[in-house]
Amino acid sequence: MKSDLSVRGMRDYYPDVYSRLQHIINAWRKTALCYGFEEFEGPVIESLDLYKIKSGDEIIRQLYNFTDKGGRELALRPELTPTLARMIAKVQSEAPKPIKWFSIPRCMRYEKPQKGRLREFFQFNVDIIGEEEGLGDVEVISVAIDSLVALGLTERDFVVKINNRDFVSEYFKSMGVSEDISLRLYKIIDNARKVDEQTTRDAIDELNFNQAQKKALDDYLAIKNIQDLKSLSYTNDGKEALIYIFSLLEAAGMDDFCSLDVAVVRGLDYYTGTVYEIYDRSERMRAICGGGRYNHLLKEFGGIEIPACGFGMGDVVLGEVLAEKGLLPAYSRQIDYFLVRITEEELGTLLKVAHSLRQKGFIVEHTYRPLAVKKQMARASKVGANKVVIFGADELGDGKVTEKDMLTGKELKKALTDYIQ
RNA sequence: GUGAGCGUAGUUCAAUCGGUAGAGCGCAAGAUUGUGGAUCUUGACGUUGCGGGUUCGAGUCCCGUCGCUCACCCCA
Repeated sequence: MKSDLSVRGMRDYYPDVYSRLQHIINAWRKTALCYGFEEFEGPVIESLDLYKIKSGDEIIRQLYNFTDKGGRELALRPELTPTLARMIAKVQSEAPKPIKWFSIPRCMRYEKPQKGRLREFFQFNVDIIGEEEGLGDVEVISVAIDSLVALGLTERDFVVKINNRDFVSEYFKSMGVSEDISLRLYKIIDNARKVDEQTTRDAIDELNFNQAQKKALDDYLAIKNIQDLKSLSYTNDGKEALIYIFSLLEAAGMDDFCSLDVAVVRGLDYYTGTVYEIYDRSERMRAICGGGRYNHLLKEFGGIEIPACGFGMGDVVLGEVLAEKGLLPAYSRQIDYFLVRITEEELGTLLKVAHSLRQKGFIVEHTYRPLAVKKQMARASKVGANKVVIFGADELGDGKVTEKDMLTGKELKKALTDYIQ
């Protein structure tokens, strides 16, 4: 192998790979648009400070940053939310609420590449700004669901696991658990799906809960569905919100895709209400999508408190899920007409027909060099041409050409004027 | 950032106890000259990721390095 100048973790989208990416992106865009979301885009490069606001200095280890020729500290965007927040801050006072925006940014993260995680990826972002918890959250979740359905997935393939941050934090607080211990508990609960039961049990034991706290935790973990939640004697605003959200999901016909999962707790640092993650039912992969409500986040960027919710869905895990289920379309070129000439005498006529057909919107190709007819036919076959039109002196003398259907192999004579009008 | 496995033609892979590299696919040319997908024939392409060491001799063993993959950390 010769020297490879490609950059680590960056992706080369060869035509077949790119067509599969486009397949995913098209489904995302189409779905968001039909819910009335407006598409926007931001810069690929942002100031490094923008990312420090939310995450502090340690974020630098996980993103691409550099100093430009003017001495500015910059970063390649690792996500879109800070950009969205920055842009919203400038227009939020005059923009009619709610603001419904979506974007499909190309993002970069300085991480060690592994399954489901690359340094470069596309992420479908859908957000509603200026609307309190309720139907907006359900609509955003519906966009996520419908975009997956548009790609051929069904309720048997994936599940939206929903929880509520307020419900969890208030519940733990009522157990008499400190904020500190709560954070450790979140991690343990989140990790539970990856490790065996005993490991989880041991980790919980280390927290030294008293009998009442253990009971409360067991009760919490025993909540497996919305019915369990409803019958729970304990209540708080988060619980009521969850019940309300599920009633709306049912009304919208989305409930088959959704389930309450009290183990969905990670990424809770800035979420304030409804939170969710979408998983392949096999659960053998990372989350396909994650999102929720973040009512205080925009204040950190723009200084004004404004409620918001949204999700991010990457192309990497989703692409793996679709590939595993055979839902990515096989790649093939689509050529409507491949024009073949017997000799260079017919080249002029061929070019005129080519142009005319292209004006009508057909995809037309021909060889550049005057190859043997056999070679031209082989080429037509290889590029997947539906029809071949042969330009030869014999037929052209009568103002005709031969059109061959490459699937059936049948040929028929057609008038030149059928192509040029 | 930590750990494990793997790096052989464009690609997928093979090469016994260390004995100086091979196949399929693909690509190119051809099988009497206005017709493709099949078959057949022929051909091109490798300093075995890179550097060093052990050895008479290394694709094979050892060290380093880079890269890929997977897991951990992290996941905005």
